[in-house]
Amino acid sequence: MNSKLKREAWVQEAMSALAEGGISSVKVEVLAKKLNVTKGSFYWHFKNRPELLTQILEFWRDGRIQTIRRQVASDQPASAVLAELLRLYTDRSNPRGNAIELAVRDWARSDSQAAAVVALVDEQRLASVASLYQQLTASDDEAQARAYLFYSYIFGSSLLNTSSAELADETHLRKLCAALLIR
Amino acid sequence: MNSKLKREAWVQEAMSALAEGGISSVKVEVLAKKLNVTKGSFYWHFKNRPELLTQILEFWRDGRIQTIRRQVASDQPASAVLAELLRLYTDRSNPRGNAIELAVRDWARSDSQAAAVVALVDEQRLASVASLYQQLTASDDEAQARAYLFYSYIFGSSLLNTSSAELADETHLRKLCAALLIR
DNA sequence: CACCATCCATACTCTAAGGTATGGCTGGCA
DNA sequence: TGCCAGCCATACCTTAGAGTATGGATGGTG
Repeated sequence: MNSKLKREAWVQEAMSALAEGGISSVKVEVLAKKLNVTKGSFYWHFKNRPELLTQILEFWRDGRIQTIRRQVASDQPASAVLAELLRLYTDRSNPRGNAIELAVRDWARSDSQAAAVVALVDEQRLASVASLYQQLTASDDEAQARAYLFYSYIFGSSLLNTSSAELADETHLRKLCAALLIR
Repeated sequence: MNSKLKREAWVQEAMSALAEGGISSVKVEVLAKKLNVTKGSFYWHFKNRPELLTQILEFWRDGRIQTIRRQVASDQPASAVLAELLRLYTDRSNPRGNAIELAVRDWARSDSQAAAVVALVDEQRLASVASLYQQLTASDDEAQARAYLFYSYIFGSSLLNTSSAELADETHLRKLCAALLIR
């Protein structure tokens, strides 16, 4: 049995806990119970809890950056890629990824290590989206601004999704927003 | 000495803790130290910690609703009110209020009581902003959508502010975004 | 077969924090 | 003046969770 796999299992379980209750609910004893092992296992694979947290950040960062690369590599026209991005992030199809995103950002508000990772990912995503908008607009300035607006909308929108009911026809609303953003 | 005032002091200190470290860092022993008293005081004013948390939510809700009423009551033209709203929320002039807003929203992700309050406030804010946009657009649908975009941008933008450096000319960027949003 | 590295369980310590029980101080009022 | 209500301190109990020390199982290799 590969040792890397077990470590990975701890990280995976930690990601789930992070998604559900934020970083403060990533507790080694709780994770151990879910994995049907004891703390003894954890402290063999990890030095301590901070090491797990660092691992979480690295895992998340790498995943985000890979996703960005994949999207940039698309040969579709810019407007189609942007539309796909919107669908990917604002649809409710990926609640787990969404929750993790928000949890990490909240974590970053009180942890410099997390803040650094978030800043890095944000930079890359903004740059990536801006380069797409440059194919749709004349000035670089406007491309930057629209990228910023686009990116802000994505996370603002997921922040509003906390509420259950919301407005009547939400998908319709999102379509209109997409039309406003991609022009 | 009025008893209400002391209770209020606990709530105020709790709001500060909330702003700095989220709801999980609102701890009665920690608050007690900051107020230079002991837990004995707390458990005289409050039944338990949940009662304080409820108080926090009510305090926040009332403050937000009052702010909305004040803004709606303005006799300025819609575009001016919207611009003022943007300035109010996306400027870095109010980091505490900003932090509290994000902390409450994060709290709402794992607490139904908080979620209900956030949903209520969101409804009111969205409706308020939508009514402003109705003075700028033809269709009600578009007003709704632009309100949603506007409101999402505000919180998405504050979510991006976690990073320290960010892009070079941020105020310039925000002005461009404002121009895109208010048309 | 014997042995060692890998992996985990058990049993403990320590601290932070919520909550309770009770006693003490102090100011205003009969 | 005496007394009571309001307000808080002190001392305690309890639990969750991080971290440590150590022993036991198991499987692959010389």
